[in-house]
Amino acid sequence: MSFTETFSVKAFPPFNFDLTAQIFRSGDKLIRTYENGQFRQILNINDKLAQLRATSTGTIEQPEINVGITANTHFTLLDKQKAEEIITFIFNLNFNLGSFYTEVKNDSVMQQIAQQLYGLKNPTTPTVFESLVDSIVEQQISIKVAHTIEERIVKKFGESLAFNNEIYYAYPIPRSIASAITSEIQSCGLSERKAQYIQGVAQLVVNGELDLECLKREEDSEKIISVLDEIRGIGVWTAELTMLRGMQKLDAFPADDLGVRRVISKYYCEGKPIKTVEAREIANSWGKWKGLAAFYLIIAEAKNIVV
DNA sequence: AGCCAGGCTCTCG
DNA sequence: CGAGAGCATGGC
Repeated sequence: MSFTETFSVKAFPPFNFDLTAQIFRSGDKLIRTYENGQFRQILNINDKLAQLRATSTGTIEQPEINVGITANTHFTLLDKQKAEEIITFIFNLNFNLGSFYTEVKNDSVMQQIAQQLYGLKNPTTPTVFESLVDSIVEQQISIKVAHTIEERIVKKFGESLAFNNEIYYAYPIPRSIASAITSEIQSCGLSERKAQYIQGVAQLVVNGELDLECLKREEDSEKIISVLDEIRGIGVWTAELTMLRGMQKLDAFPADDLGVRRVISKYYCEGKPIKTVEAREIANSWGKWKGLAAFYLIIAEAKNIVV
């Protein structure tokens, strides 16, 4: 027996749903995907495991998303509200891209890229925990390797939901990683160190010593970095990436990031290697949207956009 | 076949 | 203190 609810959500224009959801195209279909115009993911909605589906029913200037949620139990009004909150967060629907476009209009490179990627919003993980763990996984190793490892972690520790003869997985909750045997985490392909870092973070969350969802509401980005940086296994790079992908802190700018430095070099320095300081100097002109600008550059490169 | 990849900690000197 | 080794794995 399954229960389904549908509702529609509006977004602050401009918003290009298709362009934004395409980011998820290459993912593992059993975890999260975007195909044939539909975004799908298993989510924890008020402790109920549910599949969420989203399709666009509007336009870029009048965006509207149709959302369907399905679970084995009945949904309450609160569940529907929570689902709406989550989908709004995942696609940063309430954000006004116009303020970013205005800020960078004097930067001809960024302005052209923004024009080509008009309506692209930055996807965000439903929980901060998810982006923090992923960021630790991604330390030092290549993105492709990291993604493989991340998928293994989800399938090993995430709750599953059978649906249409397939088993789908939600991102693991902190408790299931906190209570695991460390070597089980490591066996996903991590170093012993990283397995310890990840488990350590999960234990801090479970013990109530680290409230990531509360930290998300902190206004001062430097404060967030310093709190996260205290934790074993987390440096400035990991903190900034987490803030950008899990907290919608669009001013967080991971200048140490190899990929970020590469795209800045490509679009601003004719491909010659640049240092962290030089990356920061260029990023200064993007004001409080440094991180979002970096995201635009990375997507531009992936789409072979030439300016 | 190596070598390197969206870092961080720990250990030396 | 600052520099340097060590880490796991997959892709090139």
